[in-house]
Amino acid sequence: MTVRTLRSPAPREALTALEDAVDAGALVTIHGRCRVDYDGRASSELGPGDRLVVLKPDGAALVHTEEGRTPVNWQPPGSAHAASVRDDRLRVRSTRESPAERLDVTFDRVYQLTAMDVADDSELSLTGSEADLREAILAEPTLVADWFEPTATERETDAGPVDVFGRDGRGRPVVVELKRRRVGPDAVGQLRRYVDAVRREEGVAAGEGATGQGGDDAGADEHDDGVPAVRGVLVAPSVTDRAATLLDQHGFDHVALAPDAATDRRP
Amino acid sequence: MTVRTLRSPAPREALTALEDAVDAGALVTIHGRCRVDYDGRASSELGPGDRLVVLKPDGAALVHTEEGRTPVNWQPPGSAHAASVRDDRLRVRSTRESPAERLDVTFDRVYQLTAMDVADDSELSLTGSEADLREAILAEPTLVADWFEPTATERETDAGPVDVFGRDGRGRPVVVELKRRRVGPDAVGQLRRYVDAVRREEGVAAGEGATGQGGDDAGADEHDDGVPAVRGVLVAPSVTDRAATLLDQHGFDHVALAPDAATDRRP
DNA sequence: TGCTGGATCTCGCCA
DNA sequence: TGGCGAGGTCCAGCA
Repeated sequence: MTVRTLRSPAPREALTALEDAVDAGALVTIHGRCRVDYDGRASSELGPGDRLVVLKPDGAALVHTEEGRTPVNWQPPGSAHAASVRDDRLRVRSTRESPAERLDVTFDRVYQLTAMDVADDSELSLTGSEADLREAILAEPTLVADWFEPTATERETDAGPVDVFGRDGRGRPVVVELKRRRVGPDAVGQLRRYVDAVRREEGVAAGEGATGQGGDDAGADEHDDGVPAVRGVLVAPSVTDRAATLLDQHGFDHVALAPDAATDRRP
Repeated sequence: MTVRTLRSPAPREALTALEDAVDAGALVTIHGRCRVDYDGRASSELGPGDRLVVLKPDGAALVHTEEGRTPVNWQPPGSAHAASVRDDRLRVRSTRESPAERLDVTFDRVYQLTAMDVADDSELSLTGSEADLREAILAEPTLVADWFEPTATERETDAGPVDVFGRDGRGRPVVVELKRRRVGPDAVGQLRRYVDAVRREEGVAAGEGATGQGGDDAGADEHDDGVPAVRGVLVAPSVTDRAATLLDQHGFDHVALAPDAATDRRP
């Protein structure tokens, strides 16, 4: 492991070190006073200030201020870093194509330039994701309902892939949408698209069986037990009021379940 | 401006410097070999490797590997940083409540510890956002259609706020959803929720006037000119095939318009 | 504080 | 390469 550091380098000195470090595939961090100019999917300008600039060997570039988790400016991985000296100032330019984007960082002063040769073989292991929730449900389908029988994951429909697809005790199709956290209206919209698609597949005309209660379409092609021909289930720890209203309007069920609780309750 | 740097400090030396820097409200960056343990909304573990750790005075903490724009682990602003020495290793712990989250970074080695006192008065100015698209349309409504007359922005409905609301030449309500970039099915779902809400307000039962062409609900309460009683317009540079199909199913219009082009075409 | 939706979202997966 | 949806998304604005 090597860390090379320059303190208050002159622009040309910084330039040489930076170019060497980038060529060597090092992780470069620059503490300095700079301006930032970005043009690409959008355009932005940022006046002078003290910031931390990070250049990664995979092409990512980050400009961090003293605030926020998100960089104030950046360039995604795959970009190309280049440096130059203009008007006695170090300028770092990061560019990419498709989409065409350019990030210019011009330093009034470089306080410190550090290059680290990185060795990192470890990979992140994470639990509590939607995938964990899905595995728990496949291992124990009664977590969704005692009548639920899953038949497929990522089942394709015209509207996209359904998280978990299955049948209820009477053989009706069941569309299950999973969310690892509390959900809002967007998740219900997603479930709705999938249920609509399956209804079309099954030859159920959307809305044709409306029970007439003020725009309620919950009864679309209901069977004699008042349950829609295609059932929609949203599995999430909780839902917002607006999401609950939408679920009700469309006759969908909500099953309150969080990834960690689901994993704990597996047999 | 002050940048203080320690090269290969002993754990206790690093601890003192780190605590002083955090107390002083400095931006701290640590180059080192570390392990990371996270528990909160999810849980994760990361084995040893060389990384860049950033501690911000607003409470944000970032752990960056040599890859990616996104930190491999982090803590959002508002967290509290604390440091200690365990088993002759420097450990940085960042915690927050609501939600309860904890991030532990344990250093096998600290290559370099830097503290920068940051002065930054500049704010980012950005153009090309959805807000810019909205302003351009309000200044020149014919960008949407020659019959469009906007009456409100962020107009509240049961389903949430409509980006731009207005009327067509015949006085029919028009719901306009804006997107700064190419959109998929989710944007159509969003537009659909708003249009449904306005139809309920206007006393139009959803789907009651279905023309019966295979699940098509585009004709919901059509007027004699074949246009729905409440119009939906999606303004975006372009749409995916699936989104186009959904727009067609619901009888919504797509107006191809990008923020920069819209701003350029303003009078 | 919680809800809602935007974002230069990023990122991974898959056709 | 583009479409699609997840994400410990983050973040601002507003009730």
